[in-house]
Amino acid sequence: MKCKQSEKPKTKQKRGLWSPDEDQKLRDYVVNYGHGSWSVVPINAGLQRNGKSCRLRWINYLRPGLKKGAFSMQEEETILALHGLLGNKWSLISQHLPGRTDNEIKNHWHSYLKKQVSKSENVEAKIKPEYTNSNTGCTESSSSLSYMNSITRNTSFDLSDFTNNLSSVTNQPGPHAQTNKLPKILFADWLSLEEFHGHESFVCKDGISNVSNYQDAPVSGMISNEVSTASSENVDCLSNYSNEDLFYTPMKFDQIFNFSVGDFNIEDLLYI
DNA sequence: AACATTCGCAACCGCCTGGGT
DNA sequence: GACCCAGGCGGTTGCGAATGT
Repeated sequence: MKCKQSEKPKTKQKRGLWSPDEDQKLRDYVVNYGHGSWSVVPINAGLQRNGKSCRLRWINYLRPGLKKGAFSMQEEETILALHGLLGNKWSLISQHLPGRTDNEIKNHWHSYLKKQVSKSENVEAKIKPEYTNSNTGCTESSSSLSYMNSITRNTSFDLSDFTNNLSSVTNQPGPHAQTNKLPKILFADWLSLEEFHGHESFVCKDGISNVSNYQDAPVSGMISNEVSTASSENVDCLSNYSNEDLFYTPMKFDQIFNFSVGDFNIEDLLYI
């Protein structure tokens, strides 16, 4: 299907809320011709908008498959956990929430989830003094770990269910299962493999030093080493962790979400 | 009822990045 | 390498609705 061609707009561009008529024009055009170059979409679709505005409207509102309505508890848990690890990487986070846009997630964070986190941190601060990472000097309340802890407190996750499942796999009780300390684990679907490529600073406990080999590693797999030296912004958020803190597991996030084991150590994961 | 404040959401702005020339 | 342009992203703003006083 061939897109119509046209020249640059000469009329003043409209701003503000989109009318149903404008939505219809944009939808019709993109469905029939695809967007191709967004800069020509408004011209060819007969809209007095700029390309960026059209793109945003399509992505955030008109695109098929968008989920409308309130966020489910599971979605909120996912956002909180991913935000704890990735920071304000809304587009990355949205990749793990089908049908949700980065803008929607960002809005929900600023209007609701951020407050939930700070509330739980206040409660935490009253219960115990802050933990300071000896390697980074960062306090726990400013790290992703605190977010993960807050998630655990705020959900209905049943620790005994998890440890029972663990036991069924291992034929032995989960280690230190009755305490409530989170291990620091990267789940397979939290960070894309691409984000690790080229970061040879990541090494495995069993000596596999090439990140690209991580899929072949045992579950105990990857222990981060010198994470703070990684150049990618996407892993900067990990710099709060020391070498001994961070583990990678190819398990899927929702398989053991909120997994909580006291006195966690790497061997504990070997048989999961 | 009137006004003020807060909330939720859509949209805009400015910056960054990557591709093309 | 420098420049331009489009796309993508995160931060911020604006505004109507909801809620509080």
